[in-house]
Amino acid sequence: MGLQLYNSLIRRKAEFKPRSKGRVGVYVCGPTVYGHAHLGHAKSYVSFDVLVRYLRYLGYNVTYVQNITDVGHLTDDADAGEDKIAEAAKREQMHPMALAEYYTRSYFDDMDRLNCLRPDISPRASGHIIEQIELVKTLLQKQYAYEANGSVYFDVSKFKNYGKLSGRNVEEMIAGARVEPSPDKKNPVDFALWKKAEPNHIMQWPSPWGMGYPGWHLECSVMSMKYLGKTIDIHGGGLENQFPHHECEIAQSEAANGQQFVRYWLHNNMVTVDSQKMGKSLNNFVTLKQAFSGAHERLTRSYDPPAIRQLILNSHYRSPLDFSDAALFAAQSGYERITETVKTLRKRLAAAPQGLAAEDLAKQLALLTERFEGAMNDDLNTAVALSVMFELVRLTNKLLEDGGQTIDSLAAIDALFTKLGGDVLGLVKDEYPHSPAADEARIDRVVKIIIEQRAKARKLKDFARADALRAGLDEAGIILEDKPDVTEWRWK
RNA sequence: GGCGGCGUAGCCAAGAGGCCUAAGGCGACGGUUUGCAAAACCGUUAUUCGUCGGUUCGAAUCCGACCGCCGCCUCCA
Repeated sequence: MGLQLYNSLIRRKAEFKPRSKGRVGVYVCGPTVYGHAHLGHAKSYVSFDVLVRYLRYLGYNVTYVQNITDVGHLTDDADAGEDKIAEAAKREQMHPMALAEYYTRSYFDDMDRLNCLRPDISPRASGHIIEQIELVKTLLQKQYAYEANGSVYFDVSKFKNYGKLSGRNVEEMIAGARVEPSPDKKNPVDFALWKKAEPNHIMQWPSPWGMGYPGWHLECSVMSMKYLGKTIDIHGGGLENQFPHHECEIAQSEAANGQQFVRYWLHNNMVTVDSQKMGKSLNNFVTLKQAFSGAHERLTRSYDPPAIRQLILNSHYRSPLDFSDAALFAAQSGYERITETVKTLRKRLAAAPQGLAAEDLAKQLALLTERFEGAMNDDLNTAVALSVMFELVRLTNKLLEDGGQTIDSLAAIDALFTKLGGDVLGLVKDEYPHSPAADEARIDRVVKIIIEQRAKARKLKDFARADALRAGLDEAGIILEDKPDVTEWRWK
Protein backbone atom coordinates (compact mmCIF):
# COMPACT_ATOMS: atom_id res chain seq x y z
CA MET A 1 0.00 0.00 0.00
CA GLY A 2 1.30 3.41 -0.91
CA LEU A 3 0.91 6.75 0.76
CA GLN A 4 -2.52 7.39 2.25
CA LEU A 5 -3.48 10.96 3.03
CA TYR A 6 -6.51 12.29 4.83
CA ASN A 7 -8.28 14.49 2.32
CA SER A 8 -10.50 17.07 4.01
CA LEU A 9 -12.57 17.30 0.86
CA ILE A 10 -13.88 13.75 1.18
CA ARG A 11 -13.30 13.41 4.93
CA ARG A 12 -11.34 10.21 4.80
CA LYS A 13 -7.96 8.80 3.96
CA ALA A 14 -7.30 8.05 0.34
CA GLU A 15 -4.38 6.71 -1.63
CA PHE A 16 -2.26 9.56 -2.92
CA LYS A 17 -1.82 9.55 -6.67
CA PRO A 18 -0.33 12.63 -8.30
CA ARG A 19 -1.85 14.08 -11.41
CA SER A 20 1.30 13.56 -13.44
CA LYS A 21 3.35 10.53 -12.72
CA GLY A 22 6.33 11.25 -10.51
CA ARG A 23 5.63 14.95 -10.08
CA VAL A 24 3.79 16.63 -7.23
CA GLY A 25 2.76 20.24 -6.78
CA VAL A 26 2.29 21.28 -3.18
CA TYR A 27 0.89 24.63 -2.12
CA VAL A 28 0.82 25.63 1.52
CA CYS A 29 -0.75 28.78 2.91
CA GLY A 30 2.15 30.83 4.20
CA PRO A 31 2.33 33.39 6.96
CA THR A 32 0.99 36.89 7.02
CA VAL A 33 4.18 38.70 7.90
CA TYR A 34 3.12 41.24 10.50
CA GLY A 35 4.79 39.64 13.52
CA HIS A 36 7.30 37.00 14.56
CA ALA A 37 6.33 33.39 13.92
CA HIS A 38 4.88 31.51 16.87
CA LEU A 39 4.35 27.89 17.91
CA GLY A 40 1.28 27.63 15.71
CA HIS A 41 3.32 28.45 12.65
CA ALA A 42 5.85 25.87 13.73
CA LYS A 43 3.31 23.07 13.92
CA SER A 44 1.88 23.89 10.54
CA TYR A 45 5.12 24.32 8.66
CA VAL A 46 6.98 21.47 10.31
CA SER A 47 4.06 19.19 9.43
CA PHE A 48 4.05 20.18 5.79
CA ASP A 49 7.83 20.14 5.69
CA VAL A 50 7.70 16.48 6.62
CA LEU A 51 5.07 15.89 3.94
CA VAL A 52 7.36 17.39 1.31
CA ARG A 53 10.38 15.54 2.64
CA TYR A 54 8.53 12.24 2.62
CA LEU A 55 7.19 12.76 -0.89
CA ARG A 56 10.76 13.33 -2.00
CA TYR A 57 11.88 10.26 -0.09
CA LEU A 58 9.30 8.30 -2.08
CA GLY A 59 10.96 9.57 -5.22
CA TYR A 60 8.53 12.27 -6.30
CA ASN A 61 9.77 15.42 -7.92
CA VAL A 62 8.07 17.97 -5.67
CA THR A 63 7.50 21.64 -6.34
CA TYR A 64 6.74 23.26 -3.02
CA VAL A 65 5.13 26.67 -3.10
CA GLN A 66 4.39 28.65 0.01
CA ASN A 67 3.18 32.21 -0.21
CA ILE A 68 4.11 35.22 1.85
CA THR A 69 1.08 37.38 2.58
CA ASP A 70 2.16 40.99 2.63
CA VAL A 71 -1.06 42.71 1.63
CA GLY A 72 -4.80 42.27 1.78
CA HIS A 73 -5.17 40.26 4.95
CA LEU A 74 -7.68 42.21 6.99
CA THR A 75 -8.09 42.15 10.73
CA ASP A 76 -11.79 41.67 10.19
CA ASP A 77 -13.77 40.24 7.33
CA ALA A 78 -16.56 42.73 7.75
CA ASP A 79 -15.73 45.89 5.88
CA ALA A 80 -14.51 47.66 8.98
CA GLY A 81 -11.25 45.68 9.09
CA GLU A 82 -7.88 47.16 8.42
CA ASP A 83 -5.03 45.51 6.59
CA LYS A 84 -2.88 43.68 9.14
CA ILE A 85 0.36 44.78 7.58
CA ALA A 86 -0.75 48.39 7.42
CA GLU A 87 -1.91 48.33 10.99
CA ALA A 88 1.37 46.84 12.26
CA ALA A 89 3.34 49.29 10.13
CA LYS A 90 1.55 52.16 11.74
CA ARG A 91 2.17 50.77 15.19
CA GLU A 92 5.84 50.11 14.58
CA GLN A 93 6.30 53.24 12.51
CA MET A 94 7.77 51.44 9.54
CA HIS A 95 6.97 51.43 5.89
CA PRO A 96 4.55 48.54 5.30
CA MET A 97 6.88 46.89 2.82
CA ALA A 98 9.84 47.30 5.17
CA LEU A 99 7.80 45.71 7.92
CA ALA A 100 6.80 42.83 5.66
CA GLU A 101 10.42 42.34 4.65
CA TYR A 102 11.59 42.39 8.25
CA TYR A 103 9.12 39.74 9.37
CA THR A 104 9.64 37.67 6.25
CA ARG A 105 13.32 37.39 7.11
CA SER A 106 12.47 36.65 10.71
CA TYR A 107 10.12 33.90 9.54
CA PHE A 108 12.70 32.24 7.31
CA ASP A 109 15.25 32.49 10.04
CA ASP A 110 12.99 30.68 12.50
CA MET A 111 12.01 28.03 9.95
CA ASP A 112 15.66 27.42 9.09
CA ARG A 113 16.37 26.77 12.73
CA LEU A 114 13.49 24.30 12.86
CA ASN A 115 15.19 22.63 9.91
CA CYS A 116 12.25 23.22 7.58
CA LEU A 117 13.36 23.10 3.97
CA ARG A 118 12.84 26.34 2.13
CA PRO A 119 9.92 26.24 -0.29
CA ASP A 120 10.96 26.10 -3.93
CA ILE A 121 8.98 29.27 -4.54
CA SER A 122 7.95 31.86 -1.94
CA PRO A 123 5.74 34.24 -3.89
CA ARG A 124 4.61 37.53 -2.35
CA ALA A 125 1.01 38.64 -2.68
CA SER A 126 2.12 42.21 -3.44
CA GLY A 127 4.19 40.91 -6.34
CA HIS A 128 1.14 39.41 -8.00
CA ILE A 129 -1.29 42.32 -8.13
CA ILE A 130 -1.54 42.17 -11.89
CA GLU A 131 -2.46 38.50 -11.86
CA GLN A 132 -4.99 39.10 -9.10
CA ILE A 133 -6.65 41.86 -11.08
CA GLU A 134 -6.78 39.51 -14.07
CA LEU A 135 -8.56 36.86 -12.02
CA VAL A 136 -11.09 39.40 -10.79
CA LYS A 137 -11.72 40.46 -14.38
CA THR A 138 -12.31 36.86 -15.40
CA LEU A 139 -14.75 36.34 -12.56
CA LEU A 140 -16.66 39.51 -13.49
CA GLN A 141 -16.73 38.41 -17.09
CA LYS A 142 -18.11 35.02 -16.14
CA GLN A 143 -20.62 36.78 -13.89
CA TYR A 144 -19.44 35.14 -10.72
CA ALA A 145 -18.63 38.55 -9.29
CA TYR A 146 -20.12 42.01 -9.20
CA GLU A 147 -18.77 45.47 -8.69
CA ALA A 148 -20.21 47.74 -6.06
CA ASN A 149 -18.93 51.15 -5.11
CA GLY A 150 -15.34 50.55 -6.25
CA SER A 151 -15.08 47.10 -4.68
CA VAL A 152 -15.65 43.73 -6.29
CA TYR A 153 -17.35 40.86 -4.49
CA PHE A 154 -17.70 37.19 -5.28
CA ASP A 155 -21.33 36.21 -5.67
CA VAL A 156 -21.54 33.07 -3.56
CA SER A 157 -25.09 32.30 -4.70
CA LYS A 158 -23.71 31.68 -8.21
CA PHE A 159 -21.32 28.99 -7.07
CA LYS A 160 -23.31 25.99 -5.99
CA ASN A 161 -20.45 24.03 -4.49
CA TYR A 162 -19.65 26.73 -1.96
CA GLY A 163 -19.34 25.01 1.41
CA LYS A 164 -18.31 21.58 0.13
CA LEU A 165 -14.94 21.64 1.85
CA SER A 166 -16.12 22.80 5.26
CA GLY A 167 -19.50 21.10 5.17
CA ARG A 168 -21.49 24.28 5.28
CA ASN A 169 -24.77 25.21 3.77
CA VAL A 170 -25.02 28.61 2.12
CA GLU A 171 -28.67 29.21 3.02
CA GLU A 172 -28.02 28.43 6.67
CA MET A 173 -25.01 30.69 6.71
CA ILE A 174 -26.98 33.56 5.27
CA ALA A 175 -29.70 32.99 7.84
CA GLY A 176 -27.28 32.73 10.73
CA ALA A 177 -24.84 35.44 9.74
CA ARG A 178 -23.45 37.19 12.77
CA VAL A 179 -21.65 40.04 11.13
CA GLU A 180 -23.64 42.99 9.95
CA PRO A 181 -23.72 42.62 6.17
CA SER A 182 -21.95 45.30 4.23
CA PRO A 183 -24.44 47.44 2.36
CA ASP A 184 -22.48 46.81 -0.84
CA LYS A 185 -22.84 43.03 -0.68
CA LYS A 186 -25.77 41.22 -2.22
CA ASN A 187 -25.44 38.50 0.38
CA PRO A 188 -23.67 38.56 3.71
CA VAL A 189 -21.60 35.52 2.73
CA ASP A 190 -20.22 37.19 -0.38
CA PHE A 191 -16.56 37.97 0.01
CA ALA A 192 -14.32 40.71 -1.30
CA LEU A 193 -12.13 40.04 -4.32
CA TRP A 194 -10.98 43.61 -4.61
CA LYS A 195 -11.41 46.37 -2.09
CA LYS A 196 -11.64 50.05 -2.72
CA ALA A 197 -8.90 51.93 -0.90
CA GLU A 198 -9.52 55.06 1.06
CA PRO A 199 -7.19 57.90 0.02
CA ASN A 200 -5.05 57.54 3.17
CA HIS A 201 -4.54 53.81 2.70
CA ILE A 202 -0.82 53.25 2.19
CA MET A 203 -0.93 50.15 0.02
CA GLN A 204 -3.08 50.62 -3.03
CA TRP A 205 -2.90 49.90 -6.72
CA PRO A 206 -4.74 51.13 -9.80
CA SER A 207 -7.37 48.79 -11.18
CA PRO A 208 -10.31 48.95 -13.58
CA TRP A 209 -12.44 49.70 -10.51
CA GLY A 210 -10.28 52.49 -9.18
CA MET A 211 -7.52 52.52 -6.59
CA GLY A 212 -7.68 49.55 -4.30
CA TYR A 213 -6.10 46.37 -3.02
CA PRO A 214 -6.78 42.65 -3.36
CA GLY A 215 -8.86 40.56 -0.99
CA TRP A 216 -6.95 38.07 1.07
CA HIS A 217 -8.35 34.87 -0.48
CA LEU A 218 -7.38 35.91 -3.97
CA GLU A 219 -3.61 35.57 -3.65
CA CYS A 220 -3.55 31.85 -2.98
CA SER A 221 -5.73 31.11 -5.98
CA VAL A 222 -3.62 33.27 -8.24
CA MET A 223 -0.20 32.17 -7.07
CA SER A 224 -0.95 28.45 -6.94
CA MET A 225 -2.39 28.69 -10.42
CA LYS A 226 0.59 30.60 -11.71
CA TYR A 227 3.24 28.26 -10.35
CA LEU A 228 1.48 24.90 -10.15
CA GLY A 229 -1.33 25.04 -12.68
CA LYS A 230 -5.09 25.20 -12.56
CA THR A 231 -5.42 21.89 -10.75
CA ILE A 232 -2.92 21.24 -8.02
CA ASP A 233 -2.21 18.01 -6.21
CA ILE A 234 -1.95 19.09 -2.60
CA HIS A 235 -3.00 22.22 -0.78
CA GLY A 236 -2.11 22.44 2.88
CA GLY A 237 -2.97 24.86 5.60
CA GLY A 238 -4.17 25.29 9.14
CA LEU A 239 -7.55 23.96 10.11
CA GLU A 240 -8.73 27.42 11.01
CA ASN A 241 -8.36 28.41 7.39
CA GLN A 242 -10.62 25.70 6.10
CA PHE A 243 -13.43 28.16 6.37
CA PRO A 244 -13.69 30.74 5.00
CA HIS A 245 -10.25 31.05 3.37
CA HIS A 246 -9.99 27.73 1.55
CA GLU A 247 -13.66 27.65 0.71
CA CYS A 248 -13.27 31.00 -0.99
CA GLU A 249 -10.17 29.87 -2.83
CA ILE A 250 -12.10 26.93 -4.26
CA ALA A 251 -14.98 29.16 -5.31
CA GLN A 252 -12.77 31.69 -7.09
CA SER A 253 -10.52 29.19 -8.76
CA GLU A 254 -13.12 26.73 -9.91
CA ALA A 255 -15.49 29.47 -11.06
CA ALA A 256 -12.72 31.02 -13.12
CA ASN A 257 -11.17 27.85 -14.52
CA GLY A 258 -14.10 25.48 -14.73
CA GLN A 259 -12.01 22.65 -13.34
CA GLN A 260 -11.09 21.15 -10.00
CA PHE A 261 -8.79 23.40 -8.00
CA VAL A 262 -7.21 21.04 -5.48
CA ARG A 263 -7.15 17.24 -5.44
CA TYR A 264 -5.98 16.70 -1.85
CA TRP A 265 -6.76 19.19 0.89
CA LEU A 266 -4.65 18.70 4.01
CA HIS A 267 -5.34 20.53 7.24
CA ASN A 268 -3.23 20.51 10.35
CA ASN A 269 -4.77 20.96 13.76
CA MET A 270 -4.21 23.80 16.16
CA VAL A 271 -1.84 24.53 19.00
CA THR A 272 -2.89 25.22 22.53
CA VAL A 273 -0.64 26.48 25.30
CA ASP A 274 -1.21 24.92 28.68
CA SER A 275 -4.55 23.64 27.37
CA GLN A 276 -5.70 27.05 26.33
CA LYS A 277 -6.10 28.41 22.87
CA MET A 278 -3.07 30.46 21.98
CA GLY A 279 -4.29 33.95 21.37
CA LYS A 280 -2.92 37.43 21.60
CA SER A 281 -5.78 38.48 23.83
CA LEU A 282 -5.09 35.59 26.25
CA ASN A 283 -1.52 36.74 26.66
CA ASN A 284 -0.20 33.20 26.21
CA PHE A 285 1.35 33.75 22.83
CA VAL A 286 4.74 32.08 22.55
CA THR A 287 6.90 33.07 19.62
CA LEU A 288 9.56 30.72 18.34
CA LYS A 289 12.27 33.16 19.30
CA GLN A 290 10.98 33.09 22.86
CA ALA A 291 10.90 29.30 22.88
CA PHE A 292 14.45 29.11 21.50
CA SER A 293 15.73 31.50 24.14
CA GLY A 294 13.44 30.55 27.01
CA ALA A 295 12.41 34.17 27.40
CA HIS A 296 8.78 33.59 28.31
CA GLU A 297 7.14 33.42 31.69
CA ARG A 298 5.68 30.00 30.93
CA LEU A 299 9.06 28.48 30.10
CA THR A 300 11.64 27.33 32.64
CA ARG A 301 14.52 27.13 30.18
CA SER A 302 15.56 27.57 26.56
CA TYR A 303 14.89 24.79 24.07
CA ASP A 304 16.81 23.62 21.04
CA PRO A 305 14.87 24.32 17.86
CA PRO A 306 15.01 20.64 16.85
CA ALA A 307 13.47 19.73 20.21
CA ILE A 308 10.47 21.83 19.27
CA ARG A 309 10.41 20.04 15.96
CA GLN A 310 10.51 16.74 17.78
CA LEU A 311 7.62 17.71 20.05
CA ILE A 312 5.56 18.54 16.97
CA LEU A 313 6.42 15.24 15.29
CA ASN A 314 5.64 13.34 18.47
CA SER A 315 1.94 13.77 17.78
CA HIS A 316 -0.13 13.54 14.64
CA TYR A 317 -0.52 16.63 12.48
CA ARG A 318 -4.31 16.34 12.60
CA SER A 319 -4.38 16.21 16.39
CA PRO A 320 -4.31 19.34 18.45
CA LEU A 321 -0.99 19.90 20.16
CA ASP A 322 -0.71 21.28 23.65
CA PHE A 323 2.54 23.09 24.26
CA SER A 324 3.70 23.18 27.82
CA ASP A 325 7.03 23.51 29.46
CA ALA A 326 6.84 19.89 30.64
CA ALA A 327 6.09 18.62 27.13
CA LEU A 328 8.95 20.67 25.70
CA PHE A 329 11.27 19.42 28.39
CA ALA A 330 10.43 15.81 27.53
CA ALA A 331 10.98 16.48 23.84
CA GLN A 332 14.33 18.09 24.57
CA SER A 333 15.47 15.03 26.54
CA GLY A 334 14.29 12.72 23.80
CA TYR A 335 16.03 14.77 21.15
CA GLU A 336 19.27 14.63 23.12
CA ARG A 337 18.93 10.87 23.40
CA ILE A 338 18.78 10.48 19.63
CA THR A 339 21.53 13.02 19.07
CA GLU A 340 23.91 11.43 21.58
CA THR A 341 23.49 8.05 19.97
CA VAL A 342 24.13 9.36 16.47
CA LYS A 343 27.22 11.27 17.62
CA THR A 344 28.63 8.24 19.45
CA LEU A 345 27.86 6.02 16.48
CA ARG A 346 29.76 8.28 14.11
CA LYS A 347 32.70 8.54 16.44
CA ARG A 348 32.92 4.73 16.64
CA LEU A 349 32.42 4.42 12.91
CA ALA A 350 35.64 6.30 12.30
CA ALA A 351 37.62 3.72 14.29
CA ALA A 352 35.70 0.54 13.50
CA PRO A 353 37.41 -2.52 12.02
CA GLN A 354 36.93 -3.41 8.37
CA GLY A 355 34.26 -5.94 7.63
CA LEU A 356 30.90 -6.63 6.14
CA ALA A 357 27.63 -5.81 7.80
CA ALA A 358 26.21 -8.50 10.03
CA GLU A 359 23.42 -10.33 8.28
CA ASP A 360 20.91 -10.26 11.13
CA LEU A 361 21.55 -6.57 11.53
CA ALA A 362 20.60 -5.98 7.91
CA LYS A 363 17.36 -7.83 8.57
CA GLN A 364 16.59 -5.77 11.65
CA LEU A 365 17.26 -2.53 9.81
CA ALA A 366 15.05 -3.60 6.93
CA LEU A 367 12.27 -4.37 9.39
CA LEU A 368 12.59 -0.97 11.05
CA THR A 369 12.55 0.73 7.65
CA GLU A 370 9.43 -1.16 6.73
CA ARG A 371 7.69 -0.10 9.92
CA PHE A 372 8.81 3.48 9.47
CA GLU A 373 7.45 3.63 5.95
CA GLY A 374 4.26 1.92 7.03
CA ALA A 375 3.70 4.62 9.64
CA MET A 376 4.46 7.45 7.25
CA ASN A 377 2.26 5.93 4.57
CA ASP A 378 -0.60 5.98 7.04
CA ASP A 379 -1.35 9.68 6.72
CA LEU A 380 2.09 10.71 7.96
CA ASN A 381 1.97 9.07 11.37
CA THR A 382 5.14 10.74 12.59
CA ALA A 383 4.52 9.67 16.18
CA VAL A 384 4.98 6.04 15.21
CA ALA A 385 7.80 6.89 12.80
CA LEU A 386 9.55 8.60 15.68
CA SER A 387 9.04 5.59 17.92
CA VAL A 388 10.82 3.53 15.25
CA MET A 389 13.73 5.94 15.51
CA PHE A 390 13.87 5.33 19.23
CA GLU A 391 13.97 1.60 18.63
CA LEU A 392 16.87 2.19 16.30
CA VAL A 393 18.49 4.20 19.08
CA ARG A 394 18.15 1.34 21.54
CA LEU A 395 19.41 -1.20 19.00
CA THR A 396 22.39 1.01 18.24
CA ASN A 397 23.31 1.66 21.85
CA LYS A 398 23.22 -2.04 22.60
CA LEU A 399 25.52 -2.83 19.68
CA LEU A 400 27.89 -0.05 20.65
CA GLU A 401 27.99 -1.36 24.17
CA ASP A 402 28.77 -4.88 22.97
CA GLY A 403 31.51 -3.48 20.72
CA GLY A 404 33.28 -5.20 17.86
CA GLN A 405 30.99 -3.95 15.14
CA THR A 406 32.43 -3.64 11.65
CA ILE A 407 32.53 -0.49 9.58
CA ASP A 408 29.83 -1.76 7.28
CA SER A 409 27.50 -2.55 10.16
CA LEU A 410 27.89 0.85 11.73
CA ALA A 411 27.71 2.56 8.35
CA ALA A 412 24.43 0.81 7.61
CA ILE A 413 22.99 2.10 10.87
CA ASP A 414 24.31 5.58 10.22
CA ALA A 415 22.77 5.53 6.75
CA LEU A 416 19.39 4.70 8.25
CA PHE A 417 19.62 7.47 10.83
CA THR A 418 20.55 9.89 8.08
CA LYS A 419 17.82 8.79 5.72
CA LEU A 420 14.86 8.32 8.05
CA GLY A 421 15.77 10.53 10.95
CA GLY A 422 17.47 13.15 8.82
CA ASP A 423 16.09 13.35 5.29
CA VAL A 424 12.51 12.53 6.26
CA LEU A 425 12.00 13.70 9.83
CA GLY A 426 14.61 16.44 9.78
CA LEU A 427 15.81 15.58 13.29
CA VAL A 428 19.18 13.97 12.63
CA LYS A 429 21.77 16.30 11.22
CA ASP A 430 24.49 15.35 8.76
CA GLU A 431 27.00 17.03 11.00
CA TYR A 432 27.04 18.46 14.46
CA PRO A 433 29.62 21.18 14.14
CA HIS A 434 30.82 23.15 17.07
CA SER A 435 30.80 26.84 16.58
CA PRO A 436 34.41 27.91 16.02
CA ALA A 437 34.07 30.73 18.52
CA ALA A 438 32.81 28.38 21.21
CA ASP A 439 35.57 25.88 20.41
CA GLU A 440 38.23 28.53 20.79
CA ALA A 441 36.97 29.49 24.20
CA ARG A 442 36.85 25.82 25.20
CA ILE A 443 40.40 25.16 24.06
CA ASP A 444 41.59 28.14 26.06
CA ARG A 445 39.86 26.74 29.15
CA VAL A 446 41.42 23.32 28.65
CA VAL A 447 44.93 24.63 28.09
CA LYS A 448 44.63 26.80 31.18
CA ILE A 449 43.69 23.76 33.26
CA ILE A 450 46.87 22.04 32.06
CA ILE A 451 48.94 25.15 32.75
CA GLU A 452 47.58 25.15 36.28
CA GLN A 453 48.59 21.54 36.78
CA ARG A 454 52.08 22.35 35.49
CA ALA A 455 52.34 25.32 37.83
CA LYS A 456 51.49 23.04 40.75
CA ALA A 457 54.10 20.52 39.67
CA ARG A 458 56.75 23.23 39.42
CA LYS A 459 55.88 24.50 42.86
CA LEU A 460 56.45 20.99 44.20
CA LYS A 461 59.72 20.86 42.26
CA ASP A 462 58.31 17.94 40.25
CA PHE A 463 60.04 19.17 37.11
CA ALA A 464 59.76 15.86 35.30
CA ARG A 465 55.99 16.11 35.43
CA ALA A 466 56.00 19.79 34.53
CA ASP A 467 58.18 19.14 31.50
CA ALA A 468 56.06 16.20 30.44
CA LEU A 469 52.98 18.42 30.45
CA ARG A 470 54.79 21.05 28.39
CA ALA A 471 56.05 18.42 25.94
CA GLY A 472 52.57 17.00 25.61
CA LEU A 473 51.16 20.41 24.75
CA ASP A 474 54.02 20.99 22.32
CA GLU A 475 53.07 17.81 20.52
CA ALA A 476 49.53 19.16 20.23
CA GLY A 477 50.94 22.29 18.64
CA ILE A 478 50.78 24.50 21.70
CA ILE A 479 53.72 26.53 22.94
CA LEU A 480 53.92 27.67 26.54
CA GLU A 481 55.66 30.92 27.41
CA ASP A 482 56.60 31.40 31.05
CA LYS A 483 56.34 35.08 31.93
CA PRO A 484 57.47 36.45 35.32
CA ASP A 485 54.05 35.99 36.95
CA VAL A 486 51.93 34.04 34.45
CA THR A 487 52.24 31.35 31.83
CA GLU A 488 50.70 32.20 28.45
CA TRP A 489 50.09 29.96 25.49
CA ARG A 490 50.03 30.30 21.73
CA TRP A 491 49.68 28.09 18.70
CA LYS A 492 52.93 26.81 17.22
C1' G B 1 -27.64 28.22 18.08
C1' G B 2 -25.14 25.49 13.54
C1' C B 3 -20.84 22.32 12.01
C1' G B 4 -16.58 19.35 13.49
C1' G B 5 -13.08 17.05 16.80
C1' C B 6 -11.20 15.06 21.34
C1' G B 7 -11.15 12.44 26.43
C1' U B 8 -5.64 6.15 26.64
C1' A B 9 -0.48 5.53 32.74
C1' G B 10 2.39 11.15 36.92
C1' C B 11 3.14 14.01 31.89
C1' C B 12 3.36 13.88 26.22
C1' A B 13 1.42 10.36 22.76
C1' A B 14 0.32 5.95 19.08
C1' G B 15 -3.40 2.27 18.50
C1' A B 16 -9.64 2.58 15.48
C1' G B 17 -13.39 -4.81 16.02
C1' G B 18 -9.52 -10.50 17.81
C1' C B 19 -1.81 -9.93 16.90
C1' C B 20 -3.87 -5.07 22.99
C1' U B 21 -3.17 -8.59 29.90
C1' A B 22 -2.45 -1.21 24.84
C1' A B 23 3.76 1.29 20.80
C1' G B 24 7.31 5.09 21.73
C1' G B 25 9.19 9.31 24.56
C1' C B 26 9.66 12.05 29.30
C1' G B 27 9.57 11.43 34.50
C1' A B 28 9.98 8.17 38.78
C1' C B 29 11.82 3.79 41.18
C1' G B 30 15.13 -0.66 41.43
C1' G B 31 19.47 -3.13 39.22
C1' U B 32 24.21 -3.57 35.97
C1' U B 33 28.48 -0.52 34.96
C1' U B 34 31.25 3.32 37.75
C1' G B 35 36.61 6.25 42.60
C1' C B 36 32.70 10.22 41.91
C1' A B 37 29.77 11.96 37.96
C1' A B 38 27.64 11.75 33.04
C1' A B 39 26.01 8.49 29.32
C1' A B 40 24.42 3.62 28.29
C1' C B 41 22.12 -1.13 29.30
C1' C B 42 18.36 -4.37 32.03
C1' G B 43 13.80 -4.27 34.82
C1' U B 44 9.29 -2.00 37.20
C1' U B 45 5.69 1.91 36.39
C1' A B 46 -2.55 1.40 32.43
C1' U B 47 -5.79 -6.53 33.53
C1' U B 48 -7.14 -1.12 31.39
C1' C B 49 -8.57 3.00 27.52
C1' G B 50 -14.05 9.87 30.63
C1' U B 51 -18.97 7.52 32.80
C1' C B 52 -23.12 4.37 32.09
C1' G B 53 -25.68 1.24 28.89
C1' G B 54 -26.05 -1.53 24.11
C1' U B 55 -24.32 -4.45 19.57
C1' U B 56 -20.93 -8.71 19.09
C1' C B 57 -18.42 -15.22 20.31
C1' G B 58 -15.07 -10.90 21.09
C1' A B 59 -14.72 -3.43 21.94
C1' A B 60 -9.92 1.34 23.83
C1' U B 61 -11.71 0.49 18.85
C1' C B 62 -18.93 0.11 16.51
C1' C B 63 -23.88 2.41 18.47
C1' G B 64 -26.62 5.46 22.23
C1' A B 65 -26.98 8.58 26.44
C1' C B 66 -24.46 11.48 29.83
C1' C B 67 -20.14 14.25 31.79
C1' G B 68 -15.80 17.11 30.55
C1' C B 69 -12.54 19.66 27.06
C1' C B 70 -11.40 22.01 22.35
C1' G B 71 -11.86 24.12 17.39
C1' C B 72 -14.59 26.55 13.32
C1' C B 73 -18.89 29.62 12.27
C1' U B 74 -15.21 37.33 12.80
C1' C B 75 -8.90 37.75 12.19
C1' C B 76 -5.37 33.88 13.33
C1' A B 77 -0.72 28.60 11.14
